[in-house]
Amino acid sequence: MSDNRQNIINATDRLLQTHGLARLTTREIAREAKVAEGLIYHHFKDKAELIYEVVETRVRETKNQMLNLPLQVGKRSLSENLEEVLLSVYHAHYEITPIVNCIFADQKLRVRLQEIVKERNMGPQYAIEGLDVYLAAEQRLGRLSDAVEPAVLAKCLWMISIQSAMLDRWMGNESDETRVRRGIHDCVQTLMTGFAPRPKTEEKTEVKKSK
Amino acid sequence: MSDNRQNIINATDRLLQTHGLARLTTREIAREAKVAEGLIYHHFKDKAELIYEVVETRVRETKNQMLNLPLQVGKRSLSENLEEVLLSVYHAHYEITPIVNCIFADQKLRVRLQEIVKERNMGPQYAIEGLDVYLAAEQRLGRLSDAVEPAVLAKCLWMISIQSAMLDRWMGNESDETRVRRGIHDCVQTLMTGFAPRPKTEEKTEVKKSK
Amino acid sequence: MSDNRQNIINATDRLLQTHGLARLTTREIAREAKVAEGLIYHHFKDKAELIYEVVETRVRETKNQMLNLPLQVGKRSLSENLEEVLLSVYHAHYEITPIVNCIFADQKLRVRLQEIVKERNMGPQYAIEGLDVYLAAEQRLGRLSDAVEPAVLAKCLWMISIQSAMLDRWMGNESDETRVRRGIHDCVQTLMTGFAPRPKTEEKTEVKKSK
Amino acid sequence: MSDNRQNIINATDRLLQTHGLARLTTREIAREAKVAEGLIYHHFKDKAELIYEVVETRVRETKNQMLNLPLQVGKRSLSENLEEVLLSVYHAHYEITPIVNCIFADQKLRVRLQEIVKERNMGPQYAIEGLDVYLAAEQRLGRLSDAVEPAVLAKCLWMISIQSAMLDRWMGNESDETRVRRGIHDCVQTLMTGFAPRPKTEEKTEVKKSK
DNA sequence: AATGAATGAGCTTTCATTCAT
DNA sequence: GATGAATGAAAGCTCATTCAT
Repeated sequence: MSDNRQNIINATDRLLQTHGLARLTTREIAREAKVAEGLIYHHFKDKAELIYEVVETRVRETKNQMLNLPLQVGKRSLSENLEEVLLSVYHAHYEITPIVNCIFADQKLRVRLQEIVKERNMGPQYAIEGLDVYLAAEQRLGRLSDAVEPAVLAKCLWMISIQSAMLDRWMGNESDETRVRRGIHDCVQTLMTGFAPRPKTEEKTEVKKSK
Repeated sequence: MSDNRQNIINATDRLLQTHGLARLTTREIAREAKVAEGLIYHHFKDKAELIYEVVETRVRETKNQMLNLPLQVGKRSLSENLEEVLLSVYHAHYEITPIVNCIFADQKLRVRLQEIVKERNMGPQYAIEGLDVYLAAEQRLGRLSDAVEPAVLAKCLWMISIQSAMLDRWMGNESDETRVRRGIHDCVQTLMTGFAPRPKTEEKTEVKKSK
Repeated sequence: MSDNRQNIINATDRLLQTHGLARLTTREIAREAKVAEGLIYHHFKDKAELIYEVVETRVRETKNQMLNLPLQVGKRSLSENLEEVLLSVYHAHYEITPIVNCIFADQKLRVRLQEIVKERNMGPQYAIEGLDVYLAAEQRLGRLSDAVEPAVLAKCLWMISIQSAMLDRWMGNESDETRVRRGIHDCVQTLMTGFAPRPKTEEKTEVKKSK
Repeated sequence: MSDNRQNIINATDRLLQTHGLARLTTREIAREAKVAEGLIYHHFKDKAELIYEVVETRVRETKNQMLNLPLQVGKRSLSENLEEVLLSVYHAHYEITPIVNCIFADQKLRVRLQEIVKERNMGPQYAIEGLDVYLAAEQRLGRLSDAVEPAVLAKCLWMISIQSAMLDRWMGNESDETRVRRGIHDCVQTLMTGFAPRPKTEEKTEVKKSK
């Protein structure tokens, strides 16, 4: 009666989070899911397909989160929105990071999954695009400086969020809500103002836009 | 003659870069180093120790690279210096990324290396610190806005660089010099100016500094 | 409706012909027969029993074919008749050869089937006997040399036919009608005359009959 | 010190003879050879390569036997020589038959081995050719009827020998020396004389040579 | 009668590690 | 120091068989 297919996916996800790919054996998965080892191969062609399914599930959730970003346009302040959005990105990647790292460590698995990702058109761009669209909208509303390229800014912010998540994972830091929120807040505030030297006098700061 | 030890370390490094941890077998290492499989166990207690040695070597090199960053203070323009520094960070981590990913994929290996990294104070902070010191110096010279916290800015820039490197690795992009340089240039220019809405009139933009 | 039993037997036969015993899984059989895997175990005690059923069916058919061989006695020339008969033997065994090989590959299966074959008197003798009876009849009609032992000749001819079939299977040759027919024709003609040195003079060739 | 490579080959040969391919597991091979299972993969790339080696060894022996056939030309009587030769063929194939059958039962293994056999040019023709050459030589000496085609006769005799061996294997008959020798003797004597009807009177037997 | 999810033993293969030389 | 044959534990995967529905 219990949906063992989902059961196995969840068990695999849990094990990837806690023990990494190196210790992810079919035997362990079966034990964690409380099913027979052979059942895995009833539901999935091989271990790689199972792992893909886990990633796909995770990514789908994250993707949906990202696609909802533009809905917030114009509400609240720009930095409030941004911080919320980046926090979302952070959390999504805090979850997904161990799996991504694991896949990257196995050349063979990586190549195979890259193919699947390519054919299903599911790269990491989705997140950046979501941000990009949101920022462009805010720019049209005059809530974002006309001087910035939304695409470049989106990429910077996204990278900071995802790297924060990876760093916390790497350092073994718990994903403490207030600490993370403050970190993101600091980044946003700092970048918002820019770091070009503030003129002591009236003269305007001169910045050439890159081609 | 007996630089077979270094021989093995180099071979392992090469294999980690190209094939990842998953296919890193002692047999493969021995073949790559052109020595007998058993010799590995004369020079290293076990495979983990060998891998640690490889990582340690790499990280030490990268660390030294990072510590020399502040030497450029005051010369040329701020953004020229920053772009050069960030390019260094990018390249260093482009090299080290596959190894870092591999370590992260194996919980057991990761825990062991984390301890070593912690006790020898070899975390990623060193790089940020290098940047931090450099930025603070520039700030004292008045070439960097007083409004920013050097530490926060350093972290942001570092994260962007390292994440770019990882992304290129993940996407299978070659580390093309001009493309990378342009990417970093765009980021620096964008962040330098900030993205707070530009006042159409004279009034100053008001930004509260985070506590 | 419920000729699913025969359905499964036929599917198994087809798979044995094309893929051999090694890849003959119950899952494959079920797919080929378009029934559920479990249904096999409603109709047969186990896989061995199913295989036995397939072999039994095949062998019975072949046996019946062979028993009708002597019907041709006296009509047409001896060699014409023989060639026709041997062609029949060839075709029958071309079909049955893969299955026979498969059985022979599994000692356990072989022993079990040997017993059944023995008790039902279904060995390969029947075919030889059919030939034997036919040859004896021809001998009585004076169309076959008195010097030969029909049983020995029957065995020789039968062996040549069956071995030709096995060889064609082994070599991956299609059972091309004209090629096969010519091969058998050549054999018959050659053996018919014998290979004892032809006396240049009148004296008779002296051949001692074996005890 | 003991040559474990040959050890494993011999063990595999023994198991193929007694239990067939179906029960030929690496575990069993290791136990029979009294070595660890992993050692098999130190000496052979996979199980198929091991099996090929077994066959190759067997075939090499048989091949050498066959190539020595023509040395007997002219010595003793034709039928004595032939019987000896065919006995040799019989014994060689009595040994090799179980393995050949086993290979034939596994489509995948068969295809792979056929490729190897083809590229090394080691088909079963060698045996027929050996016989063919021998018979042609005897024909030139006038010890074999001019009326026969050596190639056809060679094939017939070879097929009878090999099929006798397979039949004895199939029937579970021990390879009893005197019984086998008598069987071959009977065949040779029978075929030597031919089975064309013997003329009661003086008239010559008329046999058309096949085109 | 019919299904197909579920089982678990056992298969081939990999690989870190040991050890006699 | 150096070799590579040998080990054995465990990996991914297959498959005949069972069983609730």
